Amino acid sequence: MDRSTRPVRLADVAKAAGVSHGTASNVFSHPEIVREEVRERVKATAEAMGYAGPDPKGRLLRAGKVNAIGVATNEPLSYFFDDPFARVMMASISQACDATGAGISLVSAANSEHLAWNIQSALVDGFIVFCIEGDSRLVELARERKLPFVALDLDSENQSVAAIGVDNIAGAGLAARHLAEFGHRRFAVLTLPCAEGGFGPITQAQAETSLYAGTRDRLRGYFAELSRFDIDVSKVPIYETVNDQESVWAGLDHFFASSETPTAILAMSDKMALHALDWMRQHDIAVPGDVSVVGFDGVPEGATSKPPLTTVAQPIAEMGRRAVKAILENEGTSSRQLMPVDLVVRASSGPAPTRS
Amino acid sequence: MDRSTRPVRLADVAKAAGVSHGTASNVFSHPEIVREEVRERVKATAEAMGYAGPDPKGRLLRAGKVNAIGVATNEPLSYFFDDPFARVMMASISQACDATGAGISLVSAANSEHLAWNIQSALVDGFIVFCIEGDSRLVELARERKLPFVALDLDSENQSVAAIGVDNIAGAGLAARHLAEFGHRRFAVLTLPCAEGGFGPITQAQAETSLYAGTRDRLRGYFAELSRFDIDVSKVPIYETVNDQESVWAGLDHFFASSETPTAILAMSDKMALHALDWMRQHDIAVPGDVSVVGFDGVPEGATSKPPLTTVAQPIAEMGRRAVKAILENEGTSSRQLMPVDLVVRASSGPAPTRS
DNA sequence: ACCCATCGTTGGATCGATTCAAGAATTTGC
DNA sequence: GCAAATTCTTGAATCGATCCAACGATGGGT
Repeated sequence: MDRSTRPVRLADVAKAAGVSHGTASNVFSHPEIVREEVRERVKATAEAMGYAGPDPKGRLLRAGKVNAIGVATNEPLSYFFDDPFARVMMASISQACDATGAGISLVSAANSEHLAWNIQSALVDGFIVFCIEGDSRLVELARERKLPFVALDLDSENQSVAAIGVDNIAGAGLAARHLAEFGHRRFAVLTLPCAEGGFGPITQAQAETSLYAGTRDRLRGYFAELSRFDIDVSKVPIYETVNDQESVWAGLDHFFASSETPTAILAMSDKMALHALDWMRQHDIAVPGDVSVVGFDGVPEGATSKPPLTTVAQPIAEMGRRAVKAILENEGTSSRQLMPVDLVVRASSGPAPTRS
Repeated sequence: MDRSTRPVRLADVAKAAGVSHGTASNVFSHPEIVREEVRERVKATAEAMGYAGPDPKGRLLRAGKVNAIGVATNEPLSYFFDDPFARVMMASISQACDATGAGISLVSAANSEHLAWNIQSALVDGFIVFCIEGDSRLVELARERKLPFVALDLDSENQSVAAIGVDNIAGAGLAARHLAEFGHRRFAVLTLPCAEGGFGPITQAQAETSLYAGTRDRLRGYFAELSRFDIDVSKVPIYETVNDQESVWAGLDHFFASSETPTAILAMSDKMALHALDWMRQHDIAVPGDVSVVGFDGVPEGATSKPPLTTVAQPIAEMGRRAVKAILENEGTSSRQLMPVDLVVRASSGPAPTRS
């Protein structure tokens, strides 16, 4: 109907109803202090004029609090709904938000120029930053907003930013020890990204220079433990993936093309491990009969996969809860929290096959 | 460091740098029109004072556009990350948002009082409303904001609101016909919620008075088609669920406790159908040998379940894309769009067993 | 009849930025 | 050397609400 005409403002309603804007405001925000007769008149006028209620844009400026927390990532937005780890984390974050009535704003952008703008103009009270691929630019941007923020899974060396992470070295150690104790001696490692972009086989030295400390620490954890079992880690093949099916399968093609095929696969995420299980099934390799696979994260899909996945479980729910708490309560925790991890033994790992 | 002191404002920076706030504003928003020398001085001052950049709260009021679309639901926020249908829909919505650089705000609340407030104060340019449980109060609230909005899957009778939905009657008909043509004659129906709260066996008459037209239409679609095969639909047991495992399993317990056990299950969502498959496996009932199951939605999990699920697929990705487009482009589409559905035949349906 | 509470209402100040017409400073043209 | 063109800068107005100190009515008590 009344298109092209700009929306009705509270002041318009006030004028039409013959009261001051102060009183009109009270009708909506503190109805109990306005005399009933006036209240009804103003409400009726508002209704008649098609007033949409106090505009949050205006309210916001005065109130100062948005009542929403931002969750930011470098990945496309759909990462939050596609990636198993992100999904579980988001579910726990959203439960915590529900409990306090806070909303969630998803912030991201395909290209990094958009990213900057999106972070700078996000209407939120604080940020939870997903640093799965550890780009420090994202952290930098979020920090410049000078709002409370927490990084999840951040490079463990940047001690100055608030972060909630897990003990990657210890966790990786648990996985490696578990397999070594089963008698495995021929290992192969599927890593998370080390550098921008590509994937392919890399050397230990290359992995050590990884941009992402999470990747680096997990590798160190694996190798430290394997060394303890007198395994020559310099011979363990490492394949860098981008945490998707294509690169994982390429990695396995690579491992199993060599003459000394591995009997144990260490995967740095459950997502990779689950893709690996698919690959094994397609290639008629028995798990854990021929090859054992251990993941990392502890996503629920691992419990129902074929076979169920042995993995290093992060306390994802607890991490999400703490992140939200940190944003909502604090005004700038700068501490780092390292959460413990748990080895969850299921059916994807077993004794090493007797050498044939 | 400088805690307890309120944040630096643009005006503070301007004063400190000895320029007007107008110029200071230009330094950040239109750097190219400010002389370089001045620009650098202001930037340096801002940096030194710990200015966090123009506060979006202020900018917003003037600009008018938030650049984010709100997605609202009655369910808890974690619904977006837990429910398979919602996940796929959100993934496609987020892709569309990514493409235009818009953000996503998730709006919800446990109790309905919070819901009202959250909708009223959400900082968004428009709403996409998930009406899975078709509560019209949610639609009402969203509409009162007088922002562009689109309902997904809304009751098909409320012609006045913009909505994107599927042809539930035709879709349900496809599922029913598929099973009837396989020779099935003993059917049972698992419905989505019909009323607030509970679950349990209901009559056709009760289902007809369902609060939710989606539920009603699917049932009508089933029954219309079954009648065409001379099946006495008044004898077909109907069990109302709340779309979770517990209620689905209770429904199956109920169906299979009777003397005339069904050979074909019509489930109004894939989620229910997948829970049904689990139940069958646990009770050693062969699918599709003893019982056939057909779902509704077409979520990806159906393709990899055991056995893969025959279902009525909605064009979820396309629906998400259109919803976003409607919000971002239009200033109030009030048309309804009915999308076509597709029967996807997989291995959970087969010929009716010969009567034993 | 007067004073004091109480209750409602008013209008101005404020939140933090952007925008724009007008003016000042500088450069260019003739 | 003066007018015109150009480039920056300024300060006021605006966006849409909330908050608060002050003020004007009422009603009750003595």
